Amino acid sequence: MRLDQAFFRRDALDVARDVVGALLLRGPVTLRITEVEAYRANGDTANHCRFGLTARNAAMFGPPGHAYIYLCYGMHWMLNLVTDEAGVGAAVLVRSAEVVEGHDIVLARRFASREAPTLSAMTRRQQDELLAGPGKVGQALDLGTAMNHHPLYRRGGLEIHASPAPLPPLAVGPRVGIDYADPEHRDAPWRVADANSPSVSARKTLSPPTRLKPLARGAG
DNA sequence: AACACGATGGACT
DNA sequence: GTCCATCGTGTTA
Repeated sequence: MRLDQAFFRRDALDVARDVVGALLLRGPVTLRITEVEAYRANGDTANHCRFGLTARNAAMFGPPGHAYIYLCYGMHWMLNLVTDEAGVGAAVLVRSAEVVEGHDIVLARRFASREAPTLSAMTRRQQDELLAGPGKVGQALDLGTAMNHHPLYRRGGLEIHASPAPLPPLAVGPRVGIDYADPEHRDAPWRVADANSPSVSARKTLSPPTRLKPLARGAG
């Protein structure tokens, strides 16, 4: 079942907590999201929108439920899920995932221009780390500028579907690679991961499974 | 027109 | 742990 636009028309942190376990689909590839980060409105000094609207971050100021995709370090394409109302610059960065469908294509993309192993030839650790990191997720989904602004809640192209399983226990921690932010935002636990997934980046700075905060999820 | 800098990942000591 | 590839973007001139 596709997530609808209303799902994304909320604070980025709430969306982040609810989107772990959701599925990303593009063609033959299906991924399960295992780790995300919230880049929030109201003065988050790590947010790409902290200096206002620019050509790069325009998608973040657009309608919720669309993709914001940008190039990082000149070579890695990052997928974000736009949140909040249009006009508010906020989004959730997809940092890690597990392959559900399309292992062979994902392996070919991940090992393009390198020696491509088969899944069974990889160690457990290599399998766990296959899509542990935002650049790896972008590679697996063959992201580029073509998918920037793409609506994820409609059929076609890149889609996002609700988790088919009960939502997992979560671990939280500070966001990665934002040392430039003010300490208040640099240290905020706005990174959220499936506490039971082996496919998570920078595990050392994640908490144990947390029961804090009754999250916005039914009668949980 | 020139420049500094990444919401990273892979190779290597 | 260290090093660095690589390029669009935002800033400055």
